[in-house]
Amino acid sequence: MSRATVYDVAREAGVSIKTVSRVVNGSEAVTPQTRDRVMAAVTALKYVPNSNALSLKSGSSRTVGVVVDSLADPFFAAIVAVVESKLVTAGYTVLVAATNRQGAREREQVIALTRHRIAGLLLVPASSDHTYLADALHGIPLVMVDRDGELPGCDVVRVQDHDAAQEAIAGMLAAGHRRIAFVGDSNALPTNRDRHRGYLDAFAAAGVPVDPELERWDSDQPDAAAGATRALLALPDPPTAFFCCHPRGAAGTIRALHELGRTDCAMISFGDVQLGDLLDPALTVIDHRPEELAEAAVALLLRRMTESATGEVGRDPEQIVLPLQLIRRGSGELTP
Amino acid sequence: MSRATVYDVAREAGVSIKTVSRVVNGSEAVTPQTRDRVMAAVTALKYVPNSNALSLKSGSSRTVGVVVDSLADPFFAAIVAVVESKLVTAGYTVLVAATNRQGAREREQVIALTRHRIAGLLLVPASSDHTYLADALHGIPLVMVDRDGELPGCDVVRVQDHDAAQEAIAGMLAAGHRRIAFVGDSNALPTNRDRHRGYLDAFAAAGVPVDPELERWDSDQPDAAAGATRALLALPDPPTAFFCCHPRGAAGTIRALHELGRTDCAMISFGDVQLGDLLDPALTVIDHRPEELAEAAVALLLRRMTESATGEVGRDPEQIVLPLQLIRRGSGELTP
DNA sequence: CAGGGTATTGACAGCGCTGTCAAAGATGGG
DNA sequence: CCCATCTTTGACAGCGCTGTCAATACCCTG
Repeated sequence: MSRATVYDVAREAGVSIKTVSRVVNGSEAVTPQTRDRVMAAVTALKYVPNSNALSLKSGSSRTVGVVVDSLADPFFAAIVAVVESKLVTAGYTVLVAATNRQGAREREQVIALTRHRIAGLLLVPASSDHTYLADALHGIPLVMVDRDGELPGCDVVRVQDHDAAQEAIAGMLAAGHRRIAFVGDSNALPTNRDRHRGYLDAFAAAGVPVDPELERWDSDQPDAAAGATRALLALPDPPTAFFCCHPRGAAGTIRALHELGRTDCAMISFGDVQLGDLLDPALTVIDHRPEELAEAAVALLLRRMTESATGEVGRDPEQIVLPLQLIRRGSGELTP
Repeated sequence: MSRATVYDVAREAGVSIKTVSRVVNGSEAVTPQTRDRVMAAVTALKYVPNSNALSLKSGSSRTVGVVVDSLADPFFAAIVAVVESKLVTAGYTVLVAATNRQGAREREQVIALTRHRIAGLLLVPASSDHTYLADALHGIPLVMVDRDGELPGCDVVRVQDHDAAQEAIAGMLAAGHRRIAFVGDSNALPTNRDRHRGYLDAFAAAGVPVDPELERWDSDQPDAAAGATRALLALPDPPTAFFCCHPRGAAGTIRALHELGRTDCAMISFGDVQLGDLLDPALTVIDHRPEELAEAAVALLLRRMTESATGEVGRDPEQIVLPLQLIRRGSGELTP
């Protein structure tokens, strides 16, 4: 009744368990006849190797952990999808975990993953303190994705947050906007701080003063962003343009503008929004490129895992920074 | 250098490995002093139990596999997010796998998961033949999600595909539409066939003849749906309304209608589309409720896993069918 | 046909953990 | 103060698998 093991297959095929192991793993020399007998037994008994036993032996399993803010968020969902696809091809299974941006949760989730002796970890940092990782991972290869965890010696794959934001804001300033709202997510995240610095630097470069009243850091959810947008528009000297730090916030800003009938307000979202091109005006966005981010991260992680397995001495930590592109669709090009 | 084991902790605390096991698992009686000594050693050595060893012993790991069409699709992403959240709370780790709707891939992925001796499986069926599951799962609890796998004796959590579609079409017929296009996904999926039957039954109930020329089964991607929409509109006697079987197809139909400036066409999407309420006209949808679907599926799976672990005899297979709601936002209520 | 290799196969330990059972220590009634 | 009872702790096997090393079978050369 229980699942077949190497012993069952060995008995069925009239060989030793070691030979079964050899055939199943396919590497070592085995006579064709023996191989056939074993394969027949494998098929007859529906033998499927127990990866737990394998992992126990080898000390690490062919699994990779992926920790993101939220699995439902389209940006992270796109990342997870690419990661799964690439890793399955490479013979790994993917364990997922969500942090909901809670630093404490990140740690719990990572430690839960280490129980499984994952071979590698892709982490979108949620915590500001990653010193626990050295002890928790104990040498397991780690690649930080999208955000810099500010852990010395750590591989990171991220995007040009600062430059893309600066370019977007510079365009709005060039179009004549002077009061551009910054609808920010959480300033605990380095990415958002980078985007904010891009915002500030664009103003500085244009010699336009910044009004701190137009900066909000509370809009990590659509509803909050909608509220922030309404509040900003209710100011005595309201903004004529909106820069949304995150597509989730952008959805709120879009909704608020839509409800108020404000099709005159310029707007740019950091990160694409589904169907944004069909809105009126069509949404100008900075394409966040989750797929490329994920591909680069997986490639780097696979390399690190190979190095780790072969005992090869790891090269210097990599900092891959992908360039971003502004997709001008209308809303960002409106003049005041 | 290597990771600490029970032996290391036992040595450090001056007790036997069994006592370490007892303290770590917290159930059996241990003197407070002993417990403290062991806990101190656990902390000092950063001991984290090896779940592979545990699983090898017990024969099954505290992991659950989730197999969906695509991890990037918002509908499945929402499901996976809820599943992860609930299962982590229950002490499980989640393994994900995508099928991309390829039946052969489903089998491969499921078998890959069984290597890990998962404790349960949530499966969105992609294959039409699930006879392999009996052998592959070998008693592992399984809950089919969203689609009926047509496997006798299997638990299923799905939605009222037929009724919701019929209601939507009935509304359009009542509004005076006589030519309603069916922009279908793949007719290999039972859900889509159910939705199609709902479509047909609504016509039959209204005594309106169906024109097979208005039925498309090739629109599983936005581009294909956009092409199908354009082709339908180019017919001599074009449809005045569109029923999209799937939000991915709906995105294409919306795009095609938008590009042609056809704000006069009625349209209903099966499954919600992000920002659909901000389009012009706002999109009428059948809310597919991925969160409720996932919650029901996880609850059922947890119950089955408990029954399975305690050797309790499983009750009859459950067929949970969630009712759906039509969200009228304008596009579905347009008259011809 | 013997000797020395090569190709193929097998016996066995041990990865980290917990269940079983037994031993040792603590407690208390007679 | 002794023995029965309960509590706490420990020794050991074994979960399924592969690495190590040894044994056997086979082949070729001289």
